[in-house]
Amino acid sequence: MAATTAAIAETDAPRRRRADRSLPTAGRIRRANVERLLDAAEAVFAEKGYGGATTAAIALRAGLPKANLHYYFRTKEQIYRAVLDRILGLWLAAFDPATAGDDPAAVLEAYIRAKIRLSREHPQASRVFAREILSGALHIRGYLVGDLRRWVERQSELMRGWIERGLMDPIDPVHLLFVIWAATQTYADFDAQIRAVTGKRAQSHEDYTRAADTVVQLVLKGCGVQR
Amino acid sequence: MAATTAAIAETDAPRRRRADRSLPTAGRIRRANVERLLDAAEAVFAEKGYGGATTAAIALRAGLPKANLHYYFRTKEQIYRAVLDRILGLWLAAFDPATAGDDPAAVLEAYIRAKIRLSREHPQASRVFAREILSGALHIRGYLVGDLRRWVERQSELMRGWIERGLMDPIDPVHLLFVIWAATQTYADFDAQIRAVTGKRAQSHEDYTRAADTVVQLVLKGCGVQR
DNA sequence: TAGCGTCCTGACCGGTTGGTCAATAATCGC
DNA sequence: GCGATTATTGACCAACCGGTCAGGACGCTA
Repeated sequence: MAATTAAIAETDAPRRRRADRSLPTAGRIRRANVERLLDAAEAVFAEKGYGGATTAAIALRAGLPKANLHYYFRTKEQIYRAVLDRILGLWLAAFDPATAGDDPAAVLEAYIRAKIRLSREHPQASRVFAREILSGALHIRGYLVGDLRRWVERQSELMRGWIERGLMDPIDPVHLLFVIWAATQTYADFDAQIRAVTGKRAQSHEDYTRAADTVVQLVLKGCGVQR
Repeated sequence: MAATTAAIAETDAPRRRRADRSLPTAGRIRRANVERLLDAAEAVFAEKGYGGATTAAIALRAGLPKANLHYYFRTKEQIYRAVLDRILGLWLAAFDPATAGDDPAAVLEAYIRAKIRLSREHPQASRVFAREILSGALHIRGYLVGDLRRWVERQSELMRGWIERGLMDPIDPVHLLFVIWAATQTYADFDAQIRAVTGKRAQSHEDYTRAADTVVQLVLKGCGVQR
């Protein structure tokens, strides 16, 4: 779950009377409020960015007084890290399924569709992640140079194997992954542009399906894997 | 140039003594300082976002006192709009060249390479643009539903013609454009992620060339146009 | 129902922010 | 070189922001 730093709100009691006292059962009220706050924070960070977000706005959106937010998360930075942690958990879960198997088309298609589903189901998470990278990815550098980099290397190895066996055109696997990430996340991150250009008020379920179809078609044929 | 609203700094004297007095020649000092401020603002907005940017930081980066910034741009909002205007001018200029012609491969390849060159030469502009869309694109909605939308419709018409004449696979032209935009801009916007994953300190000229090659290869073969 | 830990929150605070202003200096047209 | 415009800037201000705190409310367990 917690990829870089622990989500402090869940391990740190309000203000521990004694040095270390493990929370007994981490009360249900706490759990519920923390979740409401994280949801609200994700939405506000997605829309306004870290600098533009205010703890007051987050608390308001969560339906709690600002002081209550600061009871669970001591600082704005802390709730931001907790939001990022939750997002990385989501991302990692989506990465795992695609591993070995000698069917490039199936693996690539499944991965692309999973990523687009993520864009549709968690657009705000995607936007917070995008903003974090735009800001230099300081908070998630550990994840990027650790888990993610290893995942990319493994996946690249796999693809190079496919290429050697003639199952796939010679194409730079790393750049292929960058393109797939970009093409799938754009449906969450650049939603406003897509809506403006297409004249739709919102992307429908069919729009996402058509997007996935297009990306799958483009990538599979583009790197010459048989369906 | 000014796509949505006029860059006010260039038409609005310090505090006009009388209602409207057109600036005589818009002095060279003004022009130079405005440009320095826009450069600095673009960098700060790209790195920190609108909410995270401060007029003090922009002025500092431009090497001017904050009060001097507010002499040329009355509000933070105003300098932000001016930065966006400059970016849209850049974007529009890059859009134009690709028009008619019956060689899909040449048109697509030229467009992709032009977009990637833009990512390399103006990464900060790209990031400001990305952040604006993430924030809902409120300031550039006019551009998106106007110029850009018309451009997309024209380009889609062209592609549909190619498809009918069998020069290109049947593929949704609008989604194809979204994918091209995403795949090319990712090299500017997600630079931090790319550097972290590849372990490089900076993307080199060759990296960009390889990126362009990969995207071109993927798109051309992916939608079945002959090179 | 007593007692204790958890939860809640209005009021408050120092620092920062966007923006103003009046006084001064530089530049320009003539 | 002289008046008028344009440019410069330190000092200042009200609003807002993140964060604190004291003290009371609530919810468990025995």
